[in-house]
Amino acid sequence: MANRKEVAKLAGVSEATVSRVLNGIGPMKESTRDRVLEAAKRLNYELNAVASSFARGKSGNLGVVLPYVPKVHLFSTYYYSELLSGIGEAVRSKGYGLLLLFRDPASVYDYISLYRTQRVDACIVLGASAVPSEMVGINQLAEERLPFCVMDQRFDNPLVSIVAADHEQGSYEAVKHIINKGYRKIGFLNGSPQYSNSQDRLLGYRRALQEVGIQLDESIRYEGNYSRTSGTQAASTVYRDLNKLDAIFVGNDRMAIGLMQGLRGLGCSLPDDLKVVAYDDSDAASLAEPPLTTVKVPFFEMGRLAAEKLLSQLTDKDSEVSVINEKLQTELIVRKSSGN
Amino acid sequence: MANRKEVAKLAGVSEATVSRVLNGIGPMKESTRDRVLEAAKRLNYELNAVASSFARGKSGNLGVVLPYVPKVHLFSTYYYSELLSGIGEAVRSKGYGLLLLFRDPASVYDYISLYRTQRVDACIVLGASAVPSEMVGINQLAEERLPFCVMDQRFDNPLVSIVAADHEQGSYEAVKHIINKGYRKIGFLNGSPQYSNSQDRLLGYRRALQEVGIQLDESIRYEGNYSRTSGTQAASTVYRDLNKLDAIFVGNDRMAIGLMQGLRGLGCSLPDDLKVVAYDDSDAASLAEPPLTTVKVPFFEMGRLAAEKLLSQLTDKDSEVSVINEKLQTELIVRKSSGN
DNA sequence: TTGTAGGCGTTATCAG
DNA sequence: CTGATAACGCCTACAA
Repeated sequence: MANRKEVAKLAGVSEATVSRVLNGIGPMKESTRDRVLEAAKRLNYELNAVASSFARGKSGNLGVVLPYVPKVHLFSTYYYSELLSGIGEAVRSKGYGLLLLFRDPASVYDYISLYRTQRVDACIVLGASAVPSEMVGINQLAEERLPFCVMDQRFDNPLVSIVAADHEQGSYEAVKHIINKGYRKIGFLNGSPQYSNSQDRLLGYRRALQEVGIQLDESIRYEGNYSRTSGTQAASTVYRDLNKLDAIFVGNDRMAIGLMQGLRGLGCSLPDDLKVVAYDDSDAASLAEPPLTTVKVPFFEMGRLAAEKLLSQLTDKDSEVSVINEKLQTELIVRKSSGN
Repeated sequence: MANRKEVAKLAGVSEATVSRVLNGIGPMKESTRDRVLEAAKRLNYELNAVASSFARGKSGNLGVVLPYVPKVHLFSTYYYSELLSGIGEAVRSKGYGLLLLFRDPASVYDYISLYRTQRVDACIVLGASAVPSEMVGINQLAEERLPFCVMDQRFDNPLVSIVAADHEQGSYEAVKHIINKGYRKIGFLNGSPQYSNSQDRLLGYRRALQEVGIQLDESIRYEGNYSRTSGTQAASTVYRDLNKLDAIFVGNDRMAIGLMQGLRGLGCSLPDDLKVVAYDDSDAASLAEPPLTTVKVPFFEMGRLAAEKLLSQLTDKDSEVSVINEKLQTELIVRKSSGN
């Protein structure tokens, strides 16, 4: 592999000039630039990214940290897939690298080390939740004022940057939709409470009911963990409570699909016996039988926005490392599962 | 950020010793090692990955190159999700970094540049197909004898490393399954022909039919592009040919689902009017109505295997950069769509 | 078992 | 506009 010195010699300039040309820095005579570029092409020379990073003291990478659980193929979920695509879009357009990192959700992840070892210049944390081990890691990051952003998960710490969707409002609208169709007995199958968005969904659910004076009924609140299996497992309980239910709001599409499959297995006819409104508008939503009325979340946009904000902070000289706090809107997609 | 020099001073050793301790290289007195580790901890020191890479002349990254098409969120497909998860598993266990790279399928991607700029030490190419622009890129890579591997796509060039699944056999078994149920009029909705696995499916389809003496009928061969939409579009044609069909073999789950939705929209009752066997066993397969009989492909394993093989070549001193050529087996998963 | 010292390919600062 | 020349932090023979 040719290096800068050889190019300089061939072009008859100094090494510094070669660097200037290839980095497009400073004013330079057209003729010398052409000579350098030509020499570089002849020698098949390109800047060595590692050496550049080293000299600059920056890796040029945006880290994307995601929970890793053996046997659970997380990418397969719509949530991660879309977020990652959005981040990829931003990273690509800004000329950064996208480094994928896996963490064990059960232990404290040493985010700081990523920066100390200079593997990343900034990072985005996906799938974080409010369990103690994770909070420790995130808070450390915040205290150090390092450039990072958590996706769709609130933390008490005001120093924690976040890009999220407005799940309180999204849930409110979902439940309101059912109410507007004339149903009053509305259950709720929520996901794991350690996710702030689960809590937000509960708030939205409550607000919608209270607004029209429907008494909250704790006995028709169910809990799963956002997996399809957990939805299926909830089916028997929901089936038992069917006389108390006109409809049910479910925290995500996967659980809703599992629930519907379970109920159908128990002899239910959907949506006749129970109206269902889900959440995410993943690919599976329109595949489901009946197709799901669901809340569309702009995951792709969220990922892109987070990445763009972070990388801007890194690039712009003026912009300080300030806390990011964005909340995007959701949209209700009406299909058959909520009745016609 | 503390650096090696400070640690060396605090520990009262030379910088070289600090490196040795942190890299676990060579014999050393326990006491000096302890002293160094203690000093490192006190100063919050960790090896600078960029500097290490620079000194070693290697990035320590495995690149994963995938096609990038604006507005098409590729990760959302089961295929990419699983492969990436598998690769992640291997990379993680080998201590490498996983760099995600996006290429424009329409133009020649300069893989060589990835190595020249030292952004990656090896790479895995996902979603490649036999269109001229892509072949040029892949062949360049091969000529240079660079460590890389193409996923699930054959090229004529014997220097191209590949990890694939045996789609010829998978398809054979799928079609055989239908035949064994007593059906003879078996159509085939295949995906785009520029993928070698499409060709392989056709081979398997033919072999199964020929083996039992069923005449090949070109008029019941259909083509889509592996998208759900293309399956839906094929529905009208298939519907028209329904009298010529007992069953249909479909190149992937997404097309099969689109096809079934389209047929149902035209008034078909499935699987009564048409038996369907699909391919991939993606998440959607069991969600479909009726649930899909489909060929399970070990994408996760394929990704892991490719990454492990490549990284081993990089690590092991003895193993030369040799051509990888692996073919994993598929498995038929029987559900309702093929009848009972 | 440990220290010494050269080198890795840039960037960036300072002259000129 | 261009050339010299220190860093940058670590790895690795080679020497001791």
